[in-house]
Amino acid sequence: MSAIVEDYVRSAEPVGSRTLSKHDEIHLSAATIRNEMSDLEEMGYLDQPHTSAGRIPSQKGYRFYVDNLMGRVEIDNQTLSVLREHFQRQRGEMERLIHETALVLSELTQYTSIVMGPHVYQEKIRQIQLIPLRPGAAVAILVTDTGQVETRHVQLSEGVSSDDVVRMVNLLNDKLAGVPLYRFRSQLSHEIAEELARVTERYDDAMAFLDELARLAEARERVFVGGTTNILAQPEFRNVDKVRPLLALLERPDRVSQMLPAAQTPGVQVRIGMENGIPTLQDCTVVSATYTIQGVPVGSIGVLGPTRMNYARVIRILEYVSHALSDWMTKQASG
Amino acid sequence: MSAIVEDYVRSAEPVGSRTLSKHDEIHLSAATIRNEMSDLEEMGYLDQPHTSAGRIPSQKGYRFYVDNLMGRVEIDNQTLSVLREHFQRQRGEMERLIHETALVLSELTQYTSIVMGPHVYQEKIRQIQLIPLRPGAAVAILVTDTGQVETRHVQLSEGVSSDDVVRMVNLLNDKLAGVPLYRFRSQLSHEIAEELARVTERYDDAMAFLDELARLAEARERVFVGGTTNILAQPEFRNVDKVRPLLALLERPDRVSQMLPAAQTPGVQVRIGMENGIPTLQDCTVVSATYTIQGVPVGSIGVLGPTRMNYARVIRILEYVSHALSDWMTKQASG
DNA sequence: ATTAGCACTCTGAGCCGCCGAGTGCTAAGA
DNA sequence: TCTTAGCACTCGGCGGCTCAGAGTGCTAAT
Repeated sequence: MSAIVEDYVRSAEPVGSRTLSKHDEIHLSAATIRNEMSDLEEMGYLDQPHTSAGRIPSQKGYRFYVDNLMGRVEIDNQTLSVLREHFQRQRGEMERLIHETALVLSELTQYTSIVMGPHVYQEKIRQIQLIPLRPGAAVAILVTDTGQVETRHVQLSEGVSSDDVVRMVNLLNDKLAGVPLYRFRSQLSHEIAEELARVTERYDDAMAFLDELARLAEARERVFVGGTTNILAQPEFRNVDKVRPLLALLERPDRVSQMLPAAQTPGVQVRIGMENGIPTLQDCTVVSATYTIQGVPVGSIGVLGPTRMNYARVIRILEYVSHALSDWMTKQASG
Repeated sequence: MSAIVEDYVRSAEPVGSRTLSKHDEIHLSAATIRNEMSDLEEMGYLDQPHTSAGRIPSQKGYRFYVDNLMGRVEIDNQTLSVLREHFQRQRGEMERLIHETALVLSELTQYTSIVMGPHVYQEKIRQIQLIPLRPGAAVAILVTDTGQVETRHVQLSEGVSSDDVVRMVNLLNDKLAGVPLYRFRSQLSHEIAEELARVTERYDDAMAFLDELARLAEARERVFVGGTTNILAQPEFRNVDKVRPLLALLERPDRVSQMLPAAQTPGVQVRIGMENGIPTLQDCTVVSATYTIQGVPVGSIGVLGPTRMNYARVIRILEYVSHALSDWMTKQASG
């Protein structure tokens, strides 16, 4: 029975009893298999597109396969060398690594890849800059200790003197350097606000500015999607009406970020069909993993493909990538 | 005759003589029209999918229509109000404006929009920052007078003292503030290099750093694509095999930037089919325009649709958007 | 120059019937 | 009790067929 399900997943097309009985590993006759299949269908592991067609695994079937049957595979050498080369080539910018990792991932799996983060909550403030553009407008820049840069335009009221600005920024840097971003807000209101009032008489302006800065610290999630067009190669999406909603979804970063589970859960996650909680993804599976910096999860990577996907391989590759990413970033963060 | 071509473009499906003769504006019989059409086909303005089908305009036909027949339309009120609202809502960040403009454009036209730039060559340096991360690594930040921020990680050799860095950055800011980015490189080599040598004994390091900075100034073209999935709604792209190469093209920013003509040419450009010089776009038209800051062209916007597109409307909208963008940015730049 | 008429062409939709893969059931064998 | 062979049945897909409709080109008349 386990062999049967596994074979379904491998061949990935409606499979009939006869075809199956010809397989090497199976020494049962077609009739026996028919009985088994009939049982499995009754239990909900298989679906039948129509009476005289073979069976295909149901969502429940895939789930059972992933949880109980699927063996562990090794990454083939070619894939491995691509991955190694990718991570060795990178240096310096996280943003770029993230982006290119998405591309490599989609290339290797021939599915669509999604990469999120790293979100910066855990990172520490290295420096805050406020660069005046013209009266009343300035650019606020925040640099974290791993070299992420966040930018935001801020409005200042016109009367603020440049001395005030310098004092304010100096104070902020004194007080906030080394503070992790997730503490930014609380740190602000408790200690700094009062001192600020002492430094500048324009208290309201200062607070408005701090508010902007805080929003900067809660920077948007970065989302990259790679290999969108790969799904078009999948037979289940040869129909334009089927793919369109899916592609439309992938165009919207806010929706894409919902596809990956919260970055807390460790290990590789597999969400099959409806498990994703997004109707459009009912025929898709999202395999995802998180990556960490010094053990703290900061982002996730995922692969989006049809429910009929090569689970073992994708899962293995994601394990690899999430480890490699974590290593790389941890090394980066600790110099 | 002109009426005939115009009608083709409007109805946008293989058109037969009978259908055409029923149109209000045309008081000729089907037979007459057949003769005319036969002539037009001979001259290359029309194509015939097969003998007993109607005709469709050829690339040459569209070209003739755009150049000679097409009248000027006004933007309908609803569209106009969407556009007005869009440009009024925006404030502050160019990057964001550009991005959202792409979305609005694709929404309004129901085609795919492409927005490039603004490239920063014309902008002037407001400030340069070098923020050390750890020994040997730092983040270089360059802010222009319009508030664009460019970031780049740079390697420094470990022995550089922070004093050296401060001196160097100060010198650079003294010398380079107000210099337009396109003069960055020349300015560097002539005046500054020597002085730098006086300020720090680590001449080589300084030069390496400057090199990185210069690359920063030649920042990548920013490209946004909006409404990719809109093309899937077009009947000519209902076939997955037809769209795939197109979508694949749109996934690659380097290729997308080739789709828009160099930012020099003023006014609205129309490139029909093969005129794009990209085989994949042979059934597509790209309508594009540039936008300017204080009269200097700095980027372009475009709409990508099937050759059978609503030329008059798209052209008119692009005119509007390019003006509105230019105004917005010019206002932004001059405070 | 325009038009009506006519014979001709081609596509696409609908229908038919067949083939093959697959099924369920039953009865016999291990 | 599990397995297997045999058999009748079902159903989707494919090729072939016909037919209607839209469109054409040509000719002769206005």
